[in-house]
Amino acid sequence: MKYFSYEENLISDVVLKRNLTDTCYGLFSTLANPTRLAILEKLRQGSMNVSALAKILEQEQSMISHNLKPLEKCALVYSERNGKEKYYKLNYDTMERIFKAVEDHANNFCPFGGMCADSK
Amino acid sequence: MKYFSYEENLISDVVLKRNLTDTCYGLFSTLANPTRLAILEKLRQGSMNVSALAKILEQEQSMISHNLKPLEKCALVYSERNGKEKYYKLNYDTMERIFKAVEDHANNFCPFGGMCADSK
DNA sequence: AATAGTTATGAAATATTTTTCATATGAAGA
DNA sequence: TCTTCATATGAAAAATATTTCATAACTATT
Repeated sequence: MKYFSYEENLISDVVLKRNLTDTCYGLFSTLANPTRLAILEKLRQGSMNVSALAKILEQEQSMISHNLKPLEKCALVYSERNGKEKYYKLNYDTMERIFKAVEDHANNFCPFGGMCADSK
Repeated sequence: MKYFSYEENLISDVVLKRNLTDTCYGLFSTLANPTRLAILEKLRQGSMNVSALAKILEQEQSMISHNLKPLEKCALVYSERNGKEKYYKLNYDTMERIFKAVEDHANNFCPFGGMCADSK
């Protein structure tokens, strides 16, 4: 993506308006991972610390940490430290909206068994 | 994912209720690609055939075809043949809703320049 | 400050996805 | 049916992403 400088006297609307494709790509590539989705789905039930997530999802702690990072960077989860532990909580505003949209889409368009998984 | 048979007399709700993580994974991995997002963004303006998309997005025709496939399988686009040409059109119901959710999220949470792109 | 518990990080090994190119398939007109 | 234009497909090569393991960093307690 190219940004223009002031000197060019050409403030394109790239600068003013966020580019949809780029914005979406960041979010969706973060969401396109089973571990991260499982984390998000788990956090719907309430906030949880890293090792609890690791245990419940039966994954290595480092795997959970690695995957929490992009989720937090995209602000799909927030974190809060409590002593040694760090609790992660879901960004409900965004995620419930997205989950609902996907759920509705699946109900309308994706037959059971033949869902758009393994689609590429 | 495991499905139970009738014989087991154990119709788990896996059978009745769609699994959120799996459903999302199919959709999001389809969406997590710059070419496919560009196609979707283009199709917001109206339906278009493959070679027109290829030209406008400056990509090989085979690349466009390859990428349209998962989009159609996920029902994010529909297709309609017109003679030799095949027109693809956006599933507005789903995509506008998702785009809006992402856009709002980005406006609320993602500072310009420091978006969640390259987040992993 | 030494220890124990919790989380984060780096980097190599694996695995998955994307891209490209050659070619096949399909549709329509001469 | 032969040719041309449009789209689809397969498979190898290239690019990216995930997983794993070792270990570092941080926090609280003794």
